[in-house]
Amino acid sequence: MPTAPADKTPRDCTIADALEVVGDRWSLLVVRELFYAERRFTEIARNTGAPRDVLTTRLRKLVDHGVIARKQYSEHPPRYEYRLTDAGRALAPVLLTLKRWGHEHVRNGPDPVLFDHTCGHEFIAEVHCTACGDPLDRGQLNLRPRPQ
Amino acid sequence: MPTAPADKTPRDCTIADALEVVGDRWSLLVVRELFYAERRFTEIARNTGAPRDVLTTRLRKLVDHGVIARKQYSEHPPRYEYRLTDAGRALAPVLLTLKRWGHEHVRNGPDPVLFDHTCGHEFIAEVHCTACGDPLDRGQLNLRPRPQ
DNA sequence: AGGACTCAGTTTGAAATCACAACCCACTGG
DNA sequence: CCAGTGGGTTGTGATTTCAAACTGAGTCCT
Repeated sequence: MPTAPADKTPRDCTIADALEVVGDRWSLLVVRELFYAERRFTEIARNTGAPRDVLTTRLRKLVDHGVIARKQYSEHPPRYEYRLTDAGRALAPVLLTLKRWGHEHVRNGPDPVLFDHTCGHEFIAEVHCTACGDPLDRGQLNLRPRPQ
Repeated sequence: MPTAPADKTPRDCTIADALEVVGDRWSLLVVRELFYAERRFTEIARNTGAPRDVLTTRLRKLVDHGVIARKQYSEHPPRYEYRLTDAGRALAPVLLTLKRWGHEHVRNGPDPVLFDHTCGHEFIAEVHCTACGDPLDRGQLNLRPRPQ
């Protein structure tokens, strides 16, 4: 247990920071759609299932946090599209690890959509240590709370 | 765009399946606490910031989905603790990739908690292709929708 | 024995969010 | 002219969330 704060404030945590941006019910599904190269409001609404008004506020929030960008692609009539920024594309590892976990621990039945890696095989995410390159195995991590 | 359903049903998707289990505001923070080896209701409530009644229903849901297990560890008085199951521990890659994304794209300032790998360095998650072992780079994935 | 305290919740009532449908405006196509 | 599309906005209830108070079994202090 790294830091058990004495008062009642929640733990200071980078994971919580990330979830404040993409931790609601729809945001990661929106990012997924943009990964799938959908760009238009109506398509995103249909494919995620998010209500249109909720989707409007989520898209604005994601724009504000720099995860996606909104661009006008037609002046008459005014039409807009949404695209991932670099920060948004950097969520790929999160989606890919979620996809693997969902496949192995939630879904029964085959994956409806697969990713193919340029190596020629289906891409299945595996997390490695950046420093030594080894894959993560159980019991290999130790917590180090930063002093103060 | 792999499958754009003609009707208004959302896309059939493993990521959505995963998010239905751990995609709400508190579940992944609960899992984080259990990774940090907290086990007791009150500690989880304090460290996540979740209201106690919401936490109660989230814990039940996670138990129902097999992510955590509830065990009585004292009979008099009755006391319970929560622990990760194997399925819950399998969420480590999700938390670690979220942590990295939060650090690089949300938080400004140093990480309050670090993970040390047994190799001796700080553990920073990097996603690799299980098949070929190469790290994921941009533009290396192609979508393959499963027919029907 | 009395009183304070802990843990794991449950209850309460207000506040915020959500879902759903309808509406709007600027076009386009027939 | 009329219907349809894209990208929303508005209005109305239903649902969920929240913070704080309360419970109840049991322990600790004195």
